[in-house]
Amino acid sequence: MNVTSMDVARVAKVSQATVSRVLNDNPNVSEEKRAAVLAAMEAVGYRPNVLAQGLRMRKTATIGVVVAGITNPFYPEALEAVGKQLERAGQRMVLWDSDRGGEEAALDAVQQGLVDGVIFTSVSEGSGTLDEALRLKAPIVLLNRGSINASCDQVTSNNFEGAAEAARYLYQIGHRRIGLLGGPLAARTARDRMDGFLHGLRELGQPVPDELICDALFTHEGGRMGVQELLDLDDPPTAVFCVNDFSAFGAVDGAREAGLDVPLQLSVVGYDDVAMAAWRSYQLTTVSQQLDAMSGRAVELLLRRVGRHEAPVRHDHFSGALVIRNTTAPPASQA
Amino acid sequence: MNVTSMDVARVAKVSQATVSRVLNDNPNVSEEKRAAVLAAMEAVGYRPNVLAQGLRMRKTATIGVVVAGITNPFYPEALEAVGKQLERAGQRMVLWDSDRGGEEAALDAVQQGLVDGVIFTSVSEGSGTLDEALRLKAPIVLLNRGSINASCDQVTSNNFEGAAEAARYLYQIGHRRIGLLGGPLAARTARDRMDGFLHGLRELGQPVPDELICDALFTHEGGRMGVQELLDLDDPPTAVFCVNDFSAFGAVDGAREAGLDVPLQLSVVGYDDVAMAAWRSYQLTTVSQQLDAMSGRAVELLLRRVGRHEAPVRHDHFSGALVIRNTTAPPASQA
DNA sequence: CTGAAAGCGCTTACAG
DNA sequence: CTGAAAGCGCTTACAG
Repeated sequence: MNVTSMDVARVAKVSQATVSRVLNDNPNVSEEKRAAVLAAMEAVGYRPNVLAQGLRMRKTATIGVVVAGITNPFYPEALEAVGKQLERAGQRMVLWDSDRGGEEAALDAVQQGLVDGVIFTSVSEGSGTLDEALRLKAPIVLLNRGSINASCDQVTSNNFEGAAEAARYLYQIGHRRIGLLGGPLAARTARDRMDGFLHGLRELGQPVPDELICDALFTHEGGRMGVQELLDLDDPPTAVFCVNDFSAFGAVDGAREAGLDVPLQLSVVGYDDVAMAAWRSYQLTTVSQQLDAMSGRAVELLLRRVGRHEAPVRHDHFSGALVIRNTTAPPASQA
Repeated sequence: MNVTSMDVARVAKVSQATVSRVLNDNPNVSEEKRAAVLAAMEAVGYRPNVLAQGLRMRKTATIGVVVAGITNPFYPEALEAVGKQLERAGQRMVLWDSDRGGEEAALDAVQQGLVDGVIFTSVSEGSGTLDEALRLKAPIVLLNRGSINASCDQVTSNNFEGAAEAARYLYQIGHRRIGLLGGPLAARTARDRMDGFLHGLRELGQPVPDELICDALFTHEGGRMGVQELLDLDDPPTAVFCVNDFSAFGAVDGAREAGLDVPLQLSVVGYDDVAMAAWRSYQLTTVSQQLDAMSGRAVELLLRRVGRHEAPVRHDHFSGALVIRNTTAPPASQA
């Protein structure tokens, strides 16, 4: 903030332009001058002012990321994956949480030139501001949270198919009364998983009655309350599919609180395959997502768009895989 | 990035300076002009360029935060707490992970004027770069990770005392052979908790033999490996204190994998009181930190320092509290 | 190869 | 109250 390229120029006895040239690896600098500049930089402890560079170059080498509730264990993993890619690409990351107005803030930031682009891992469907930013050609990609309306790059799991597979699996091991713990309908991810699950069961001639469908809000507490509601039914389900792992942990915990054994008295399946899912105390059956590959793609698409805005819109799907662990078993009646 | 204050000036038929004045709520603007400018801004969809403002004002309203392994459930909670405070103060947050060179990067960023200050929730003791940044008056505060050497604002829990209390509690309910699952010695937090624990037991005439001390690396996997090592001893401990919750979950899981009942055959206590600690499947006995208060203080200290660099250095301590749940019980021999 | 100069988009004394 | 102008720290044509 203190020593500028001008100072360096002074001690190196060259023009400020030359300092800038060596900074930018411009070949048009003689070896002597380059050496002198490098030495001077070292001597005075020069750090280029990133703001000034950004103002001049119209880019900042920083990318915004918005998550929805960082306390959901899915997000730290997503941030780690995205962060790794961003770091590799020499980009910084600024973080927003949509639980605290992050969506708007991020959109503002791209338009203010503070970040070169943003990755949304959460979008409220039909937000006018997103559409507007897109119209203004702001580089934006949606990761793990698609949107039908928005015409921008999107990378998602095949949530519908993954959930359908989970449905088939539960049916196949003998369950006939299966509950669904859904997520916020504003989230396309939640809707796709719910739809896929419902579809899978319907195809097997096993439609899910309304009483077996609860909203678990994507959270542990939601999952916990959700199962308890289901368990209070006159004819409770023998298995429950949760729209994400976070709420599935809640469902397992809720069932255990009610004194049930998981999976012997209730099977639970989640979605995401977060690291915790493999922990001994849960060993959750779930659907895994290719988070690293997805994050890599998202960063790649975004950076491409930061370069040339006119690239055609892409929508990439990655497949998921059912990971069978120990929260699922045939229903007690069959055991 | 496109429409500038010049454009606004043009349509409002005023000078660019006047546009800037209304932007900055300068009282010296007539009501008519102000209205005209506001209308023009609206009409052209103006967003001030934050980079230019930052360059001029020498501040950016963004704060850097560095965490050590965002996958540790403590960090999302810390980020949420810090983020809430930052948001309230109108500051943005850029995030770095020290697992991927974030410490250096953040230090660079303050000096490049990219962020106004940085909150470290992780510092490698004796990093020369930190000292250098401090000498250059960079606004820096250490949150939850003190350092004896660094002369900068620090806000920490009273880790030594909290750990000593955990030790006393285990002794008091009857344990005499107690293991310690430590963390990286480079982290002052880990050292203080280890020291406090060891001290507490020593005072009770119950020094901990070396064979009962393992490093659990602050991670789930570390905790899991750590207990297994302890459990393989000829005379295994009946209780174990873990230096953070993340590794304590691992310890519980490791014990369960070994077929032990927690707490009947092994008591486990953690540190942090992360949300998960209260979940049914763990119900971990642990030491809570006043994370919200600590985060608030850290932000406050940092912002104060961003304003006037010469404020005297402060080092604030917050007390912790033992939270007794269900991973602790008297040893089997006494039950 | 190198320097003087313009300009990125703002803010803020400085004169009216 | 208001405008013209300087300057924040860079990059990059433009002339040599």
